[in-house]
Amino acid sequence: MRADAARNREKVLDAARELFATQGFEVPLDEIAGRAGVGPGTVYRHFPTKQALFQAVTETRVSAMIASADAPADDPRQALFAFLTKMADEASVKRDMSDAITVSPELRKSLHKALGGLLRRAQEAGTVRADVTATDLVVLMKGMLQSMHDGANPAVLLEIVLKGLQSSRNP
Amino acid sequence: MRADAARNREKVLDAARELFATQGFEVPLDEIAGRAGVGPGTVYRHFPTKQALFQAVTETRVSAMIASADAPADDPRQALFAFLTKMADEASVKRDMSDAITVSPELRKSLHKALGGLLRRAQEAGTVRADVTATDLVVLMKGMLQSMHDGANPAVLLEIVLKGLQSSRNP
DNA sequence: GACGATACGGAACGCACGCCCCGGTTGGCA
DNA sequence: TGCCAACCGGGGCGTGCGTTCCGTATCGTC
Repeated sequence: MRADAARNREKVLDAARELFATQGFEVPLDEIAGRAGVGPGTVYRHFPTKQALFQAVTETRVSAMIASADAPADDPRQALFAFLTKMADEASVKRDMSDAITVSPELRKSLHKALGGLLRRAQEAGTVRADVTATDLVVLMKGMLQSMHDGANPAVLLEIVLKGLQSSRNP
Repeated sequence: MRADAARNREKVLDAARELFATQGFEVPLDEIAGRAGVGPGTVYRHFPTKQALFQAVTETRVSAMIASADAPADDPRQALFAFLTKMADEASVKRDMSDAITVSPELRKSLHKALGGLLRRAQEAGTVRADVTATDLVVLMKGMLQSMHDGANPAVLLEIVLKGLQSSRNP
């Protein structure tokens, strides 16, 4: 790959990281190109589609988050809650976190799987209500993460959800 | 108003009620017109904008819901929870309920006000956590209502939110 | 039954956006 | 330094949708 190509690729990624984070997936691709100081054609030379660019930007962060979910878990409920907290923290600052669930089926599946494991263990321990499914959790989080960009207090929202998830027998 | 005009107005409203309910606000206006058996121009003769049509459809239902919030409230927490349950029930069947909060500033304000009153009374009674604002609640509900159309279990979602809202001192 | 006002339908406009094409330019190797 | 392949920029295409315009049809009155 030529030197200027590599340079432009990085410029595009930088611009995309910033604009996806502040405006979410619906930011026009031309705006990303403009921010990067290149034409739209250049973006498409490096990424076949807008989705692919988005995925390249978010995949790293999501994967890192998910990897941290496999950490040692003496308290399964704490492990699940810590993960949800991490998601919320990320989403309260970067707007693309919530879009990732909607836009990229791969990322959604990864999250579903990771949450499913954490959820199952916590439910087996009896500390999280048993009638919640992984799908419920993914979807609920998506809604909550989106809500954070509408003037709500992220910390309060998270506390509400965490408390609501606890098993009735363990208040 | 001419007889055929009134008839067409009703046909448009009927079609809009059905399609907004099943597909939400993003249903193309041409589809509503087609469903009503009229041209797009006819829709615009009766409603100045797509938003106005949407509001005409949802306003009635939302107002009715809000009116029921002023019912006698011996238990403020129960009053609030009953209202939230009503919202959730409505949204689990009709997709336009959640869009109303986003699309129509008027409806959003009405809801905000109604929820604010219910919330304040419940908080004064000490049965709902004191750090939640009306805005938090509106936004949280919006997210939850939207989540109901993504494969989650509406009843479970609602229970989680209701439990999460309770004051820590009243489990 | 004729006439004017009212309403209708659907073609057309404007706009936004994802995506592609092509003439010109630039980088790296011989 | 010269040449070719790789790359760039941005104008342009196709699409979907909200909205408008206007020739035609219909209603209701005299």
